[in-house]
Amino acid sequence: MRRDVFQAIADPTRRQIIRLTAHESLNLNAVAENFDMSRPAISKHIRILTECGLVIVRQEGRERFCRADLSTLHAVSEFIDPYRKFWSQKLDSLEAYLAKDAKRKRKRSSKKTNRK
Amino acid sequence: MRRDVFQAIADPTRRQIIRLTAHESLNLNAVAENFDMSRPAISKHIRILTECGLVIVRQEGRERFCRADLSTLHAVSEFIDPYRKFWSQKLDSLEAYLAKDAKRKRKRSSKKTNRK
DNA sequence: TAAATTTGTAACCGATCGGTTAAATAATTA
DNA sequence: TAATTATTTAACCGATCGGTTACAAATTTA
Repeated sequence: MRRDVFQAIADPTRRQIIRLTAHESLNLNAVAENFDMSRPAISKHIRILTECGLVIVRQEGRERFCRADLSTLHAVSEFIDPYRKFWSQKLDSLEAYLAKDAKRKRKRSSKKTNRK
Repeated sequence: MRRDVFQAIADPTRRQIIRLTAHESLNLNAVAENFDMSRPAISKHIRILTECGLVIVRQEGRERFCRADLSTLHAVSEFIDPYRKFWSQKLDSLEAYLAKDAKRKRKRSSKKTNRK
């Protein structure tokens, strides 16, 4: 079953799972708590997300921790980037974001960050 | 029928239609020439694209000219932009693109462009 | 070992998807 | 007016989607 990142992000539940696991690993139950649907339904969504590389699962005992692999979104970026100029206001805000981000990057370059 | 831009771009044919009509208006036949499928199939895709605002149709006699409204993609941009830093190489190339685009914009600011 | 916890799998359901062919509609051309 | 052209609509099709419930499997805890 060929999975595609565009198809994966077409579903709002899956987009929310990506947001939830973007900055921390959550097991399936923790993900499911955020939705009004059964655990098997969430399990299926996570399977689709892993099949296209948008989420990575790490097994730990009987639990499975999910974490978004956001670099996979670059395929979407490649599609929309050539058209950025068509929403220039957003473009400006992105430029501002990039500038801020570059600044932050320089600031942190000496300190070492600890992430689990 | 609630149409959503994420669902609209999930299909590769529709993404191609967006690319084709990004910089020129094409009537349905001209769009269909690019695909190995029937005109009614293309007509349905265009309908989905127009329903979520990704394509605008201008009737001219018996022909209908399609043109992408790329600003609608900002919704997708809002979803992925917070994660840009996770594919930094691409981020760098975007920065380069933005710089080049800004330069080009300045260059053209005096000449007037004619577009139909 | 027995019970509880976490998760996946199987079978099912109705709705939607992406395509088809055939026919209808509307505008243009001969 | 008749024929041609551009397109949409209708009806249909099999496949996939997004959910459910029931059950199985594996790990941890009592």
